[in-house]
Amino acid sequence: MFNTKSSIRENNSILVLSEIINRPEVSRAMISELIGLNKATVSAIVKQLIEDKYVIEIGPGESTSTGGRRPILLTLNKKAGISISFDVRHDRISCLITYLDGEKIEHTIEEKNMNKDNTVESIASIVEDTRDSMGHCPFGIIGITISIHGIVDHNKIEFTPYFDLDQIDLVGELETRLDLPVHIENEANLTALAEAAFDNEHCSLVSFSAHTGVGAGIILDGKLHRGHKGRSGEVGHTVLYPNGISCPCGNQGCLEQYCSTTAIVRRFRELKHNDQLTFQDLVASYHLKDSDTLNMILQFAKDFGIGLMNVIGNFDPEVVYINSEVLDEIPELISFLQNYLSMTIYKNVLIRQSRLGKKASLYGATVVNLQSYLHVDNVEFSLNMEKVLAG
Amino acid sequence: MFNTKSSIRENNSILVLSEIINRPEVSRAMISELIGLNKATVSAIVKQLIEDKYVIEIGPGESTSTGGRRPILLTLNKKAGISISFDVRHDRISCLITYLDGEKIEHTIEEKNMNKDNTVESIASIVEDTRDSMGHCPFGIIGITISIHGIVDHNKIEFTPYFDLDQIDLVGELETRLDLPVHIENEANLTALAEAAFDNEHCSLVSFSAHTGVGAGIILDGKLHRGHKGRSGEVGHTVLYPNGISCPCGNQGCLEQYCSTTAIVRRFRELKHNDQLTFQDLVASYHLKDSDTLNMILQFAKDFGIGLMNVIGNFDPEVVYINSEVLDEIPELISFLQNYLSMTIYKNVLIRQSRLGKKASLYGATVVNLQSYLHVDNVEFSLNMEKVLAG
DNA sequence: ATAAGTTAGTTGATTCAACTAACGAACTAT
DNA sequence: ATAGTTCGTTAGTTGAATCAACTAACTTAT
Repeated sequence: MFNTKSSIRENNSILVLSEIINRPEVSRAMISELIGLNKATVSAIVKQLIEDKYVIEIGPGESTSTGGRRPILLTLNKKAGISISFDVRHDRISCLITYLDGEKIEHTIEEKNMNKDNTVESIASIVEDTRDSMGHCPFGIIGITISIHGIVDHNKIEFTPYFDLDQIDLVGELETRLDLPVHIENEANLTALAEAAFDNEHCSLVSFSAHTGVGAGIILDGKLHRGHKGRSGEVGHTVLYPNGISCPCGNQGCLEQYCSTTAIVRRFRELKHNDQLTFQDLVASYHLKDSDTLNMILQFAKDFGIGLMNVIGNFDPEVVYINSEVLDEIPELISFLQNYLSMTIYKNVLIRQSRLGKKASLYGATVVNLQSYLHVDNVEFSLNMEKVLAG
Repeated sequence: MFNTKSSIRENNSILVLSEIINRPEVSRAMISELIGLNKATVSAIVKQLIEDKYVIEIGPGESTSTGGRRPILLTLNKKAGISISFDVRHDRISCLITYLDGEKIEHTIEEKNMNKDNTVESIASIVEDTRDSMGHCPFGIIGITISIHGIVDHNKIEFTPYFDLDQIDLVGELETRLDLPVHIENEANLTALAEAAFDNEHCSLVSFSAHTGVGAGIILDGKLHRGHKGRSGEVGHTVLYPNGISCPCGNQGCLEQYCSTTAIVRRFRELKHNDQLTFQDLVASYHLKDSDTLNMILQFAKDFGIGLMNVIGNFDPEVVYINSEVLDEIPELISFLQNYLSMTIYKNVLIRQSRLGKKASLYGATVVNLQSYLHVDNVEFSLNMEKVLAG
């Protein structure tokens, strides 16, 4: 709904800022070329962005071979504010503090049982400590985003398995105490946002996460698709085997019972008749080329492939990023899946392994903070990939 | 990407026109209230729309109980142009000619074998006859849209089962011959557009069609979601039963082998050991309360429910419209499905039977013609429901 | 019947943002 | 030195939305 004059400026400002964020250094002239706005208009917008501390000039660039005045290079004033991300699970809380380009300031993981009584205090004290210890910067803390393993709808927790976090008004309590914008989002959705922020080539992608549960995050036209009730991509409880294994959700044969790390460990235990075996034991058994284990992994791969194909059949994305410990530990699986998909009608869909691993949702949360602060809802801008992957 | 001054006017013109299309009669003052534009701006835009023949004044309306000048009611100049829609199947071609509000001018169905050699001629001659016989109107024929049973990507047929239409450049040949805008689109997608055009309450919906094949059309935020290669919603070849019935697509256990009308007829034939039985025989057997038939239908319903749930699990729409002869003939099935879904985590999703039946894709094609002519890609405006349902 | 109040739509002045064209600054190649 | 090129700014123009004040046309109370 762009209908006023000022909204046009706002919109164009975001376009200009996106270009500055996306490229490490860029000139006014280049921006004008890239987005088709007049040089004079770009100059005016950049002037405002510099005044508002979003952008800084970093000196002259190289002139072209044909001569001419050297450009003045611009870059995001990444230290103008900081973003804080949390990932809260039943058994741990991790926190990532970054500058505006995603460069890591601090990353902490604390193993402890999280519940409705200690979560607000844990998060708020970290934020307050950060606020106290950080030097002055123009925007301060731009926002807090919390990754939740569960169903989130309109910034409200609908359901968390494994713990009771769904019983409190997490956002409300934190916003009251901290007086900062607080967002919560489903972990798979955040992982998808992170993948999208690191992939400038594709604007429609699926991020398929399989850990204790299975979920997909969906990015369509550069935007996160949450669904009507925040449940889009909750594919863990779509049915893979009608009349199959019973699932705590009440149904039978849910995908989660076949493709999660939990599921493959359970099968491994059944196979070896030993309830104490862990995922590490499974990996060890695989490396010893135990034939029963290999067969089990093959069956897992087939089920995983069907699960993947079914998601692709629904969304028809350009690329699918898979985030799973099982694939990380058993590298052949990715090419098995690529082969499987190449035999279907979805041979053109790219299947890739996530490069972000367990920190994906934290970086996704950073993206949410940025999007919210800049009032954009698409991932046209990216985090600084080198900085993030280095950290 | 709205960044010029004229685009703001263009955008606001579409907003105003959408309001005029959506409501049978509306005044300038009401439009100003509805979309928040200044009265003066609305007046200027409406003046242009009237000049360009999109809109006509239809006289004064009632003044309110508190008095005041009576409004001048506006309405879409529906007879300013006509839309032509085709539905081409291997054994029939149907054509729908309408005014701009969807009001039927003519609807014809011809049973004949369609193929790559006669399709262009069949379509072109109908269009040429229409052009010759119609009186003068400002826009003339605004466009041709053809519903295709198969995969369509970027206005190109990728694959048609049952016949060889995928071997010609249908759009190119018709555009050359007719010198009119020609569009093609997958049947399930068009059905979804039609459902969306008739449903002003929900902006995210899935239309689930099960006939010879199974497919879904997806509307997200009022826009058709086609996917990267036009295959979004091609759920007929997602897997319902791993290692299940072999499918011509090369895979096993595809949804289409369980939920299509073809599939239930095949099962009925197997059940009765009679290859000649038809869908009508099945319906008759159901009305006779044949217990084997009832059990078979129950199994069909369960499979259908799982298929439906899996699509919902991916997209999380507000409402699902089902278009299937089986449901039309066996009315209890819809409540069975509603019950089934109400026991899952998707209890809030509305499950509805399509009110459009076999003409759905033709009306969807009309929507495409309108969207294309008006340069919009959302279904913020609707067809005139009473007129369409009456026809 | 008249006056007061209300709503619809138009007009003219103003504001805002993008555009154009021209220019100075700063460079390269000859 | 000079011509050509590119970057960024400046001054003036244009298009579109806004606001305030207006006319038009109606209802209701007196």
